[in-house]
Amino acid sequence: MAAPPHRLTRADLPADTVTLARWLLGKSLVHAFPEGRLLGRIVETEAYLADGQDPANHAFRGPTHRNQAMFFDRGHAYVYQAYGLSHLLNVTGEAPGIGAAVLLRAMEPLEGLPLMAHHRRTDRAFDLARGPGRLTQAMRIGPAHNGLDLCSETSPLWLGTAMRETGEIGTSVRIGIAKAALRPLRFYERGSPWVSGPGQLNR
DNA sequence: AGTGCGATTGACT
DNA sequence: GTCAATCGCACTA
Repeated sequence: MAAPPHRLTRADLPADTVTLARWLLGKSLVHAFPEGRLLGRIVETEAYLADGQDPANHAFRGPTHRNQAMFFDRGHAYVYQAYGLSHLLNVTGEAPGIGAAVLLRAMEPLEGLPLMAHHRRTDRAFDLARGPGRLTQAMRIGPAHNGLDLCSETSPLWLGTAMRETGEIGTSVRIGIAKAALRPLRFYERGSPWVSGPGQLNR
């Protein structure tokens, strides 16, 4: 049933950030180690756009030291630290020099659950990767991955094909932001018990 | 050099 | 449901 995922190439990725954010739902995120691998199914994303109307985008005011990876070609990792504690993983979504990305907010854990539970210090499956900071903690993703090309053939961290069909996609406002708060740029698999966010936003 | 503020989480009532 | 921790960054001066 569950077809093993294979690596997505840059050519596979839609060249538009909103399209990418929706398209990534159901796809696999894989982190390979000598001892084995961690794998999950992406169920929730948010888009941060370079259309000049999105002040919530870290790249809104142009390149800085922190956001330089956002300006890489699509399919690169942008990792940054939020609130002094959580590391958040984004996938860049535009051509070089543009500055837009998709935040990965939640994942359905599929392989390596005992190791994820160890990283997260909890055995509760629903708490492993529900939330952007929890997702990176479970997957052992950190600042060292900032700027990594997720589409390179040798990257230990990579995006993979879907292991099963993706359900209906829901749309809502993004979570936890004050600027451009009304833009409908959050996407999730409807009915998935693995998504974060208040229930009201998950219908 | 100082300051205000988060793309969050976990603990607690 | 509420709320504080925590610190790097961007902005002001």
